[in-house]
Amino acid sequence: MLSRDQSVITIQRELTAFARRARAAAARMHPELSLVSFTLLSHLEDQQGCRATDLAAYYMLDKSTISRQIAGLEKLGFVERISDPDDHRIQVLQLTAAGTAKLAEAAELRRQAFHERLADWAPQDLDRFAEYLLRYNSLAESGR
Amino acid sequence: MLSRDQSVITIQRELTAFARRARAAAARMHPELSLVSFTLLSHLEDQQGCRATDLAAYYMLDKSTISRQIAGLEKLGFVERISDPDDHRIQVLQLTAAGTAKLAEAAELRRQAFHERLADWAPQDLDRFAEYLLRYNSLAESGR
DNA sequence: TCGCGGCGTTGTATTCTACAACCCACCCGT
DNA sequence: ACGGGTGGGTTGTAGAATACAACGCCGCGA
Repeated sequence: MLSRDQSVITIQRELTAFARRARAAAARMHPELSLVSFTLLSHLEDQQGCRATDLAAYYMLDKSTISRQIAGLEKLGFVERISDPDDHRIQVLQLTAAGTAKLAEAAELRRQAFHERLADWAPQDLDRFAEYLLRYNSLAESGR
Repeated sequence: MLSRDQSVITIQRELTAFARRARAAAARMHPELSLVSFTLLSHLEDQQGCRATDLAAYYMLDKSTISRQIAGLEKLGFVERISDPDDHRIQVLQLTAAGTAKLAEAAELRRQAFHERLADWAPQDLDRFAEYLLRYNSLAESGR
């Protein structure tokens, strides 16, 4: 077994390598939906709609970046803005039917790619890997 | 236990979420060394030097992107080019002493952050997590 | 009512990246 | 040995992503 330190270094290195590739991989898989756009749409689907500020905080992006990304997604017809009747400052962002469909399409492509890469993994290993990632990310969210 | 499909979906989602944050996280941790620069320097250290083309292939970046990144790192004094005497087309890229030091500094910051996040993991889990990531990435490299 | 704070947009500059065109050096077949 | 082909690298150009700052708008509390 690796030492604790060795394990941490490996985890750091391999996660970083993955991150470095993710952008280009997403671009090749579904050129219409960048990695950022994809994650924003996913978040909207998970959360059943949210504000731009929430997206900015969650993904550590500037609000201006989100504003422009959302503007692009709106122009594509994937997102719609719903003004909060109680507070006119707030716009709730929601997926349109087209956005939902597009997201499903991209997600399916990604899912297939992952399935292929993980084809020869034992079910138990997949399960544990998923569990570890969940655990890691949940820590990353709450902290820092 | 999760179904095979559920596990894959979770792995895809969590890896993607990590990737989306990695860039900004790196920028906050060590503003001088972007995520790309950091990974390039790391690769040079691991490989004890390599060609620009190798970096481009490994990280799925265009050779022009690598060329400019390396130019920047060279201007900063972190990388040097060594012409291959046998084949004049080839430049072997190597870390300088300053590059090694800078990389160590950034790596230490990252290592600390990861250690904190993984502080309460059992050694066995760390070991397995590291192993899974290695396995996943090695597949990603060879294929596609 | 006035001012402060939260939400979002717009102006501006920088950086990253891809694609294409190009140069130079090696290689191989004739 | 020469001429095309190939591989490695750089440069021109354009587009996208992003940050920071300034602003407008609205609501809320003193």
